[in-house]
Formats: sequence, C-alpha cells, structure tokens
Amino acid sequence: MSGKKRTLTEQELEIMKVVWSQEQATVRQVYESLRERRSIAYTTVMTMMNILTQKGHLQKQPQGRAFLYQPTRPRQQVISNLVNEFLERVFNGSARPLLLSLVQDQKVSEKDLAEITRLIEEDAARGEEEEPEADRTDASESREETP
Amino acid sequence: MSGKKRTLTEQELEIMKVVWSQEQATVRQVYESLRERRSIAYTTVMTMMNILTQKGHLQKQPQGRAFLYQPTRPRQQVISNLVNEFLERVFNGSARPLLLSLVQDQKVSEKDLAEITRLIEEDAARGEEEEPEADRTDASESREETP
DNA sequence: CAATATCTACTAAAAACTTAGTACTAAGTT
DNA sequence: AACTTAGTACTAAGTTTTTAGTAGATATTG
Repeated sequence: MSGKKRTLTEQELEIMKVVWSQEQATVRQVYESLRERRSIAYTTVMTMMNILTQKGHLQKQPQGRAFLYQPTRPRQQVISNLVNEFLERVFNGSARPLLLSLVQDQKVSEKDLAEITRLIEEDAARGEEEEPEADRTDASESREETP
Repeated sequence: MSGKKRTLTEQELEIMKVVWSQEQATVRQVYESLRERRSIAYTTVMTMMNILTQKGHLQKQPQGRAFLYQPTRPRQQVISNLVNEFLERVFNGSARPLLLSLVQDQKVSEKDLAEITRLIEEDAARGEEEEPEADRTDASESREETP
C-alpha cells in the first residue's frame, strides 16, 4: 500500500531535510543530526523513517548491518508539492495573494523580486535558445506521474 | 485561557474563511456554507467553532436564541501567521526559495512579479518622502543551496 | 567465546485533530 | 397545551501524528 496520504508532516519533513542534505543517511546519522537541536529517541527516528519508507519518500538498502536510506524523489519536487498544498489550503490555489502577504510582511524585498524577475527572463531566453528550428521530433512527450 | 497552540488546522481554517467572508456568522450559516462542498454534521461545525472560540480566534455573542460568531483578528493577520509558520517549517524562514519554487512551478508569472513590484514602489513612495537609489547589482550569489 | 554495543522489528500509547451523537432548552405553530 | 423546529452543551469515538520502550539479532572486541 504505497499510500493515500503521502504528504509530509512537520516532523517527517525535518527528517527528510536531513536526508536530502546528505543525499543519503542511516538512522543513526539522522538521529545525531536531530539531536543537535532537540531531544529525541533513536527509536523514534527509526519509526518515522520507516513510515517515510512506507509513504514512499525514502527507500532503504542494507549497508553493513544497518540500512542506508535515500530519498525517492528530489527535494525540489516534494517541496513544490508542499507549496502547492499550502497554496490550495490557504489561498485557494492562487499565488498572488501569497506574494502580497509576503510583501506586506516585508518578507520579500524589491531586490528579491527584481532578481526573481531576472531569473524568469533568463529561463525564457534559455528556452528559446534551446529550441531548434523546425526539428520537432518527439518533444511533446510530457511524462505525467501516476502514483 | 488563551492557549498555547493558536495555530489553525485545516478544517479550522475552512471555518474561519467562511466567517471572515461574512464578517460574522452563526453555526448554521457556516454549516450551510460548508455543506455546499462536502458532507458534515451541524454539531461538528459547532464543536469546531467552540474550539476556535477557546483558541481565541472567534468570539461569540448571543443573537436571538443562537450565537453570533465573529473573528477576533483580521484575516490578513492570521493568514500572515500561517505563511510565516510555513516559511519557517519548509524554508527555514527565508522567502526567496519559496519564490523560486513558485516561479519554477509557473505559479507566478513575470506579469505578477511586475505588478507586485509596482505595489511595493507605491508603498515605498507613500511611506517615504525621498528614496536614495542604491545601485547594487549583486549577481554573485549562487542559486544552489550549498552551504 | 562471552561481554558489549549497535541495529531492527514489533508494539504501544500519548497528543492532536476530526467527526458526530444524545440530551436538553427555548421558540414558534397549530 | 402539545408538537415541531432550531439551537446549545456535553460527551465520546475515530484518525493521524508523534513519541518511545522492549526484545531479539548481529557484529566487535578483549
């Protein structure tokens, strides 16, 4: 049952952050890392990492006598999902009110916006560059994930 | 007892949205509104609205033989808190990676950014008489999070 | 090889969140 | 007054999330 609710809870996300930042990790490594900030039991971490495995966020493979855990999906993709969920929940899916809120809270400066804008422009430019003339082979293959 | 965890859960937020949108509401009104989208019991709504009252998000006053509930804090303020919490949880507090994610997901267009930028400028103009324009084009920052 | 340390599997329970039933009350209706 | 309707308070149970203990297996080492 690779589940229905694969969305990350708060503590699960904390663990995923550690694993992402190291590409891969054992329970002990995550345990030590979390422990730097708060007190938690080794077995708690293990339980959660198993849940994460069940949820399909981690996969484990034997390494020595322990297991090595790896993320199954790139961080960016998962974060993106979290953002979308949040957007849906709080702003009914539209991003502009979120931007507005960030601005009003001074979480984003004009400089930030300018930089992001520049980024978009670069991306757009790159996209056009990479598009060859009339050579449109099988580029229309948008692979949708069906989990 | 204005408690410790005043943060809104998913369903609580749904209710608050309804109350905000009407300035004030009775249990029945919220009930009817929620019912348009999903099935829920009247008493469930009442329970949650009482919890929201305990949490300090709503206050009630008798109106006829029912109660009229009103938000205690402006919507924007509460939303702002939710955003900050999310920012903290997911992005360790910084908004720029969030923006990046939104852009990469095409949730924000260049047009959106321009509009928001204009908004900031207006605000700044309103707030200050004179703005010294610092020409700081600092492009040396890496986009990868590799600390 | 026995003692020790490390790791997993299994189990469970507290806490938070969500949902709803039952009983009782007050107002309006006939 | 009896009946129906709309409301609240109290209560409780189902779910999900978070936390951790215990038992047993496997390696390490003196």
